[in-house]
Amino acid sequence: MGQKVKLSTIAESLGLSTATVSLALRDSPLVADSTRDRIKEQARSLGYIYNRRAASLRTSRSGIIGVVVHDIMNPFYAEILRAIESELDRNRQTFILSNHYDSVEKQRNFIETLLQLGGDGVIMSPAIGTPAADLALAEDNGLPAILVARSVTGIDVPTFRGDDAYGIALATNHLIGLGHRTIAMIGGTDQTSTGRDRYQGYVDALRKAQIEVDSELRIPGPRTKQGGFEAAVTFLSMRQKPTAAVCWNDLVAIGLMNGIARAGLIPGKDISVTGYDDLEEAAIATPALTTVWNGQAEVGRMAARALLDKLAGSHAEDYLHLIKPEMRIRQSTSPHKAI
Amino acid sequence: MGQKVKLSTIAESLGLSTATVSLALRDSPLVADSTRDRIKEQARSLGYIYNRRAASLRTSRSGIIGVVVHDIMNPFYAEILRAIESELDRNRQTFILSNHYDSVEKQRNFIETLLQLGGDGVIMSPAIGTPAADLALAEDNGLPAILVARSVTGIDVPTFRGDDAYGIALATNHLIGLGHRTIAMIGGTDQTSTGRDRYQGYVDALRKAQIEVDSELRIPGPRTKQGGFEAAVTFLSMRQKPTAAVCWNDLVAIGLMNGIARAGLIPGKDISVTGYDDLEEAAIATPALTTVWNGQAEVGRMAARALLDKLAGSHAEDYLHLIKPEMRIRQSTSPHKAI
DNA sequence: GATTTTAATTAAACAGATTCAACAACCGGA
DNA sequence: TCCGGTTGTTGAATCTGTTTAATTAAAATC
Repeated sequence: MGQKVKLSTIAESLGLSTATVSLALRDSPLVADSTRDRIKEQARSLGYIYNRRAASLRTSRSGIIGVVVHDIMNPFYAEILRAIESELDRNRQTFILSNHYDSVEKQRNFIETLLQLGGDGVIMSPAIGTPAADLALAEDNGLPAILVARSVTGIDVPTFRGDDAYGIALATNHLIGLGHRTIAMIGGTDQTSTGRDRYQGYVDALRKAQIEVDSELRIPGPRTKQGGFEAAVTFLSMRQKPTAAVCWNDLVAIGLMNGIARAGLIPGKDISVTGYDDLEEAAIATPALTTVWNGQAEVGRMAARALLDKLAGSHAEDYLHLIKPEMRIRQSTSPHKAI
Repeated sequence: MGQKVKLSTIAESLGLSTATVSLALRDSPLVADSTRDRIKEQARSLGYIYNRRAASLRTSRSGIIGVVVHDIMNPFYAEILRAIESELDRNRQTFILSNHYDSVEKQRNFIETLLQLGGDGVIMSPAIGTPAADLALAEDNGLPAILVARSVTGIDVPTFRGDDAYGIALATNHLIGLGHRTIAMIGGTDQTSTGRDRYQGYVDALRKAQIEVDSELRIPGPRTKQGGFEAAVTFLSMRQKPTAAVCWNDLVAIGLMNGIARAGLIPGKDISVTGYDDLEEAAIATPALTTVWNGQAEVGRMAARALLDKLAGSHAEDYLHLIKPEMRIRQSTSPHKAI
């Protein structure tokens, strides 16, 4: 592989200066058309590779954007990522992706790496317990941050997420409307703002319908299929015999339905189940899952857009952007069977 | 945010040269212990951020490794990625992730970006139709490549994947052993080496059992749940009435089972279904899916290891590494019911 | 006390692009 | 012929660390 081809290689081979070559390759109007064409042709034939780190050292713009979420394997985040990806791609930004698995330390490492690489910005779904200081670290060093799906208190950073309390209330009301009175809430934690909002939405909806809230009906747990699957045992052995379940998300709901089916009951008929997020998978689950659309694609798209705008110099004054969830009614819920 | 803190800021504040500071921060034995401690302390208190692009400009080692697969949302790749991530993480490498969605062009763009950023290496599951030249582009410019899950002909690049023909034969033989004679093969394409290998494995197993191969029993299609779900219609309306299906992967199998259930039949009893990959999800599907373990975690781990070793200077002579698949028998397959 | 070793520090070149003030060449007009 | 105005090109500084040969200071040896 001979010597590395750089600007000066091209410049020398054509008897020009590196300044001209640099300008020509970036389509500067300062360079004569004929010169530009010759330079570009030469660059191609020499197999020139643009050295971005040299350039960004000078310009302090790297074209790199960091994205960090709890777990990219989780379809909920994956759908957000997909939207972010397509928006960033359109704008020729490279993105560096990472999971933090809710480790604040791993997340901080990621931010530091990004700072070292001279990232232009970061989009994150913050780890549980993220201190405002970690976001300040980024912002203070010229790395603007945008949050998705979760909030952090103590610092004003643009945040895009669904209106959780409202969304869970939609699901709960739907079940109440079908005649259910003993409704469990499955999965998730109460340690995040999301968790508290969702529980609150559930509680408020029950109260409004004059149904007593029984904390035993709350079964926290992992937000995964496995979590829902395992929760089925607890769920089915409760004294109060719930006839319906509001699940933290679609994964938990699908897992729970599998668990219910494994126990010989028919989900959607014997037990009504609602999900949350409206993943692609919800529509093809058996039975098709009644769930709440949570606008992942919207969230991702808007977050990416917001970051790009910020980098372009625009200055938004609003911080919290709540997407209004919508009900998607399918076959996993049905009217309460009078006994 | 005041002025940016750089090596010279620290150097001046302590009355030292940047050379000393640079050496001290990297724990060079050339610097006196007491000096090193003072420098590190000062760096911390000034909030110094190491500028990797400046450094890598000089050292031509960026600590960046690229990973590109068909689709990170697909659990099969996600499981490989998880393993790659943990291996690279342990070795403090940053990785840049991308989907190529089987677009050779998108994949080439990714390689170019990585070259521009001075990436140290790339792990890829090549897009369908990847020309050897694209891999040569990487290798020739000092970007060693490692392939996972798929092969590319015409160039010798270390490749880690499962033994597809063998694995599908396992599944097919399992069904034959249960008495099935009319066995369909659902999903996937014949345009990849993987596709051809898998079809071959299926055909060979049938031939060995003296079962006639009927090409109408081959239903190619998307390698997704949706794909399997939609294939159910075709599958159930076939003239030959297959009693079992070998699916391209677990996703297709789960989709197919959902489709079968939707049509009122019981997957695992009326129709036997095998998956492929043994995703985490396979065990909790309803019915639990009989499938073929394909060693995603192994593949990912080994690939990352191979790249790290290569970067460390070791020289392996073997290129193709095939992982031997294993059968995982669960409830989605049962003996053929004599009519 | 003079000389040799060893240890600690540094000056300066370097990596590869960007940028801007300065300069050259050429134009038409006076 | 001289001049102001364009258009095109370039020299040199700059961005921030790394590295090596050279220098200085201190310690060891005779």
